[in-house]
Amino acid sequence: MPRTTSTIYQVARRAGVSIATVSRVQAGHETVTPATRERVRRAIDELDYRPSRSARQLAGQRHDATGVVFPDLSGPYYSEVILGYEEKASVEGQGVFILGTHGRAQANLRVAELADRVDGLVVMGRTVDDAVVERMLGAGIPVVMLARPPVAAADTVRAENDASARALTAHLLEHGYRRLVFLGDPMGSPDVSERHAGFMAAVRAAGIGAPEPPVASGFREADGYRAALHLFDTGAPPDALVAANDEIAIGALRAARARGLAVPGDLAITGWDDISLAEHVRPGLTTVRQPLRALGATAAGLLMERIGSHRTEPRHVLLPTALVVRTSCGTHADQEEQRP
Amino acid sequence: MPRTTSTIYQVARRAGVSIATVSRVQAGHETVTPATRERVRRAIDELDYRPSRSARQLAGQRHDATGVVFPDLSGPYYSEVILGYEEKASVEGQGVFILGTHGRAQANLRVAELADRVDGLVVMGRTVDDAVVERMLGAGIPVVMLARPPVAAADTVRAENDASARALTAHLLEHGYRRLVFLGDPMGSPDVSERHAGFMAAVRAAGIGAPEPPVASGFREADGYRAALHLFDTGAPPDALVAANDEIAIGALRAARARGLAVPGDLAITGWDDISLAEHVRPGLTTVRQPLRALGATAAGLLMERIGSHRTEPRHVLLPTALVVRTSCGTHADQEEQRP
DNA sequence: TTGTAAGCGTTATCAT
DNA sequence: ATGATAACGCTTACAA
Repeated sequence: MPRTTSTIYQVARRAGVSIATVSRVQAGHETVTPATRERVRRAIDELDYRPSRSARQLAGQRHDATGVVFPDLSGPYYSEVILGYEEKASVEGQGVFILGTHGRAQANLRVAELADRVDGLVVMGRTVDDAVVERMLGAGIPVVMLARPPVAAADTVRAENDASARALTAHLLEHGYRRLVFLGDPMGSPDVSERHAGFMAAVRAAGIGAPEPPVASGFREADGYRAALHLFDTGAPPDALVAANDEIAIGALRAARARGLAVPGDLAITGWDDISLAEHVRPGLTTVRQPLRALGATAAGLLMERIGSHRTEPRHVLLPTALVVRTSCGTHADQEEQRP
Repeated sequence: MPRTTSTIYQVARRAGVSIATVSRVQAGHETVTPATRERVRRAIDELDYRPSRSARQLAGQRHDATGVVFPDLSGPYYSEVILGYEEKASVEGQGVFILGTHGRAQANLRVAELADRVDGLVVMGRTVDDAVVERMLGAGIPVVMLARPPVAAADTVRAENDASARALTAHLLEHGYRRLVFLGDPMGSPDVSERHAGFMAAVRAAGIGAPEPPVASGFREADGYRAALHLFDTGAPPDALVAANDEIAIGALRAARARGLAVPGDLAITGWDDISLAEHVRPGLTTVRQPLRALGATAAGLLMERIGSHRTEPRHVLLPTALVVRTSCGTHADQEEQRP
């Protein structure tokens, strides 16, 4: 198949200059006479010339592209973060690769391959092993970790978890709830681990005896439903459930309904993330809002700044979250929405 | 900054062969003696050699990457489709670029740039002008259109709209609703246009007089809310609303509540897409389910098959949708979920 | 200010 | 079966 786009040689010939001059014009160098610049520009236009990306990459040792690695795209969390990332990166002329690991064993390999075609990478959550991240950093590829504790010299971007979890838990305690149980797997993700830690700290600070152990749950509604049901059917019933995310909380809401428990009368339930469902569900779900797009955009900013500046000391950014109080956590007036 | 990865030259030297042989081994050619193959393999391992993507692209005239162009990632629709695409493409070793146009004027330019770094492109909905698509096809870049009518020789993947819209509308008519109004902008997207056409056909077929004109609405809940409110407050009230998507329908649901209209008693409301909210909202929203991931995966399959085979005649795939009947459309038993 | 030429790291076509 | 070597299309010293 013949190449259909024109090359720098054709432009040079047409403009009566060398390819170096074309390259300079095209790169916006100041050292070109206005007259020749004009001739070259015209030739470029006439031939509809756009430099070959591959050649430029090979010669210039850079890709003008970055990548985002995520576990899975379902649910609003990842897609919003990625959207925030894409919007920022793509405005700056960077291509954006996406790679889902889907919990596959090949994930590490795939990420390493991706690293070969980008100038930098954002790694979300627990998608790849620390060793892989370290190897990439060692190879000179900037890495920003999103929602994951610092690894080596990588930058990190996270949303505040600990303080919000404490505030949320304190709020429940103020309402008189006493047997609080955390629903979610603290080992499953750094975020959940921090939320659980904040929860524990608040319960301990209340001096109401030892906190209950957490009840593990996957991240999906069905997981929360099962976990809550199991909790209701065994041992002493809790009077408040702090779920690791909104899906789990909504599953728990359904489980409570299935067991005839009134929320928030018999049982308070809270979530995390403030997905759109949280507002629509009855009763409205008290939760914590994360700045999803800002997480992505911040990661993009950090990455590009690092690529551009050859900065070497890692930076760590913590974005604020907001408690969203609705009705599932106690006897509030039924507020349709919280306006801070 | 020194290059940290090894090159084909270093491997060749170490294995005591020429770079051509390394290239052959690496490409799996059969013409290499097992003995030398083994030596080369070892050298590759020892040096942790991975061929430079840029060099390979430049020499081989291909990118091993494709791109998806979408208008915006918010809402479950696009992210699910893209996830389906990514999953399929990435398993086949193809890199996946994403590009959101966000309704910007620069969209056409951005897409053209993206076209320079991929072997093929998926274009969703009305993100770029037909002329741009035609130019890309002319330049030999395969394009698959998703949820958009055929353009030139591009492949297309779509979900069934017309028949489902007819079935949905017929269902409402059977329940005795007579003043049906379509909520959404048929000019706004090909999908909506088809849904509206199906709606009109069904109403006409019922022989109950001329159909009402559609009431335009954006795609978001707030848009649906406003549009429905306006409809309620002016002219003769409708007794059934067929919304172009679930968000609009849910907005209409809220508007009905705001005006004291009972759903489905005074007013039936239906949506489209079966987003997770549709099931949770009260009353449960009757809607049409699209195979979102399958749309993405099908587009990926078509694109890669076309890239691999140099196929030239366009293919058009229509994926089936499913009517999901809940309670918002009439006096059904309140089914928690539909299991076909 | 502009041109020459040496890379960049592959693939692929010849020879041998 | 293997080795030279010419593309591939650009960037960037270095010269002029």
